[in-house]
Amino acid sequence: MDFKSDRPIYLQIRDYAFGCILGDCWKPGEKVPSVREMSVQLAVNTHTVAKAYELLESEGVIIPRRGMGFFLAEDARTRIKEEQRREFFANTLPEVFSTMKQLGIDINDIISRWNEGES
Amino acid sequence: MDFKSDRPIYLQIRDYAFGCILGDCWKPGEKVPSVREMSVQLAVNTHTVAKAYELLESEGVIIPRRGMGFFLAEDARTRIKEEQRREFFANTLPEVFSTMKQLGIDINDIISRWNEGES
Amino acid sequence: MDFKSDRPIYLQIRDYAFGCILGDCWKPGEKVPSVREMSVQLAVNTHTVAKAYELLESEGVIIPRRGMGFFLAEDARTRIKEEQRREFFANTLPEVFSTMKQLGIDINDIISRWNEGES
Amino acid sequence: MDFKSDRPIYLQIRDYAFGCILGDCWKPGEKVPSVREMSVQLAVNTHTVAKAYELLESEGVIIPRRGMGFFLAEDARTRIKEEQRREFFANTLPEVFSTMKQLGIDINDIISRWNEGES
DNA sequence: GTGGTCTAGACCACA
DNA sequence: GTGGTCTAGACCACA
Repeated sequence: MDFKSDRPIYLQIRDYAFGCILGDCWKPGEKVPSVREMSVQLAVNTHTVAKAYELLESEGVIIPRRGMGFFLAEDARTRIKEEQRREFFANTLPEVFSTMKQLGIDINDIISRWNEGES
Repeated sequence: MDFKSDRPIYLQIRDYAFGCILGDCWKPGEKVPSVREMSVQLAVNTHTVAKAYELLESEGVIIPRRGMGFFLAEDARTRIKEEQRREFFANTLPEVFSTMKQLGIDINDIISRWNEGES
Repeated sequence: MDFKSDRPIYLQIRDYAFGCILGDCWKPGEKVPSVREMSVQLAVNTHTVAKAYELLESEGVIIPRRGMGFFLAEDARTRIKEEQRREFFANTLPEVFSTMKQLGIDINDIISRWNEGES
Repeated sequence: MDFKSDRPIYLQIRDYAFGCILGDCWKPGEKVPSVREMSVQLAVNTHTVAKAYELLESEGVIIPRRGMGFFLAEDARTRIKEEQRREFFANTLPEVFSTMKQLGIDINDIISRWNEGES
């Protein structure tokens, strides 16, 4: 966790969870670390972890079972990728386009830079 | 101004100012609209405009003259453009490309979205 | 047992027991399944079953005999039915009707939903 | 607020807001009481109000404007009614049906009681 | 003033 | 042990 970052800690925890899921440390259908375990491990308050978990739950990535903790959804990996695509097209890209227009950067500049990276 | 956007209003005002400068509505060395004029024109609170102007002043883009208001710096256009282009190509774009690769987003998706925004 | 439901597992177990009693699978005066048998059968933790049985005991529905397990009370069926019907018609139904009127929900919506559940 | 109730306070606050909206105390498009105002008025912690407001925001009933507070959505009344219908058919009704089946209550009993209430 | 985030500490129902 | 709720108190960016 980067406490100096502008990015709220609860979103950093979500990012961390995404890494665990895509990196296959958290397996579909299995239990994920409890709120308390995570709060100790990451040295943050339980509320902050709880807030991240709430968000992940609302995204359908983890599923709560009363008194038993949270379990990773079977389709968690798919959901994450979809969620990240949504974020990219809804937030990141419009900002980039806005900057490009402001600076008069042509889409062809972008395309050629992309192709450089590909080769 | 987009009150629903995540982008703070004072930064949207700065964006707007950048547009005025790059679009040559605000001429180097000439007076720019007063804080009050802007607040009326954009329908925002005066001290939100004041905050944007403070930032622009600290960036050397506009210069205050006692009792006369703010004037556009002679080198405002160049300064803005150079700095922003540098940042865009050094930081923003690589991050965007990285995300695109991670999510398997094709450059053609980007191009078609750009063209939509143009039409 | 529905682990996704808002209804606590131990109350779902009680519901299940009520079904067994009203459905005549559990006979008055006879032994009911042990906590362990139930926990295996329903795939839940033994102390979750124990909690449900405690509640049933406090309601006078089942009776513990040292070293022998729990036995169904002679008047279990009557007691359950009377109490629950009374509560349903006195409290639950009026609340439901009140909500329906407030939201303009027609009785026919309810009937068709009921028939769906039947088929 | 009923601190003894099983219903969480933040949901009671949401109920209260629903009353204000349906009762036309809160007008569409206008500012609603700030989190702090509500917390004083209802004698609860700001967090608890904030949690209720978060929920209302996620339901599209109120809209946040940075630094200015929350404003009532134009279509708030419609949204609330829809939300309450959803809750009724998703939660309340299934529970009622479950009870009815358990107790062997016929749908015709319900219909006749409804008609009594109507006449 | 306004909401957003975070901490520390507590109590609760549930499993 | 596990999450859910609530309090008290703090600091922050934003308007």
